[in-house]
Amino acid sequence: MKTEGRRSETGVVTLLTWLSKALNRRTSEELLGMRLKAYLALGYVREHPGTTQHELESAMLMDANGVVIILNELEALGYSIRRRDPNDRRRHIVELTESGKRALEGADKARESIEDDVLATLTPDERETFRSLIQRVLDGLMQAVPEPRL
Amino acid sequence: MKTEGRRSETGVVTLLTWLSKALNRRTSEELLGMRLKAYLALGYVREHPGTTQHELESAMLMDANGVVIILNELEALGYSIRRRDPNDRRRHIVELTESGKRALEGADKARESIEDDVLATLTPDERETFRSLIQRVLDGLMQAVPEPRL
DNA sequence: TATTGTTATACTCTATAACTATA
DNA sequence: TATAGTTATAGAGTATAACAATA
Repeated sequence: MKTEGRRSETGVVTLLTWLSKALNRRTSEELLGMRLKAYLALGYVREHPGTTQHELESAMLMDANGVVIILNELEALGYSIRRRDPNDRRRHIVELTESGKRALEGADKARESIEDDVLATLTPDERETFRSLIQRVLDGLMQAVPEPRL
Repeated sequence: MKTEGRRSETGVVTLLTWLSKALNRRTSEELLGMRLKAYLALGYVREHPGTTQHELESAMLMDANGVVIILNELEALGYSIRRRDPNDRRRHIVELTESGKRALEGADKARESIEDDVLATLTPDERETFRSLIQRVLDGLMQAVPEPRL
């Protein structure tokens, strides 16, 4: 990627695109024990108990179809279950199984190890700064326009 | 995406994956005047004159096939040309056309405008910090293992 | 024989629309 | 009629391997 020799101002969009691609290459399915998407979805469900599929759609920036595919996959693995919302029987509430919680914790460890590797050039302080900056950018984006073009 | 209500330590891998996805949604083809991939490739060629396709492969984290597809696209638009390397006639050297340079400059402006929008929540100082942190992480990654798993 | 680039092919992902059930 | 979820299908994107030209 040879970014060191770059003239001066490679855009943040460009840099982030590359970084994300490099991250995806390292975050392999073997390490996580599941696909990255499944890990992200499972993590979201853990932080937001009682989530519906509709909420997952907007939260994960996926379409309804994609959510179904991921949940089918997670259920096949025994990591999550869908049950009907008694208050509105059109809705499905997504919940983690015990097995799913354990798998998620294992994947968390793998992710932390990947991050230690990826962020090796940063000091602990810089890592925290980096994390909080990304978080703030994300919060700003989500607050501004939840669904840019859909 | 609702990251504000999150427990505490959503991983950097997770945050970056979301951010990249949100960025892709905003960086539309109409705004850039070309696809994001084409823009990235064109930008790389500008910063690295005399690049071969093989170099583009590793630089852009693409396979040989993908490079061919992008270059076909760029040539069809009249933005770049391939010519044989006289020193090693197996190689193709990629160069920008005048039209390609102009298109790239236009895309740069669009990208800057997107970035202003995306990084709106950060102060100018924070933006520069953010940029340099990403840059350092990338440099570290590329230096450590140019091709993680290929 | 190894390397560079191309082509062909298959696989995955994403997006769209049609369908079912509930409201 | 509108919404939540599912299914089916088509298009784009990505990866694999076979191939041609050159070293």
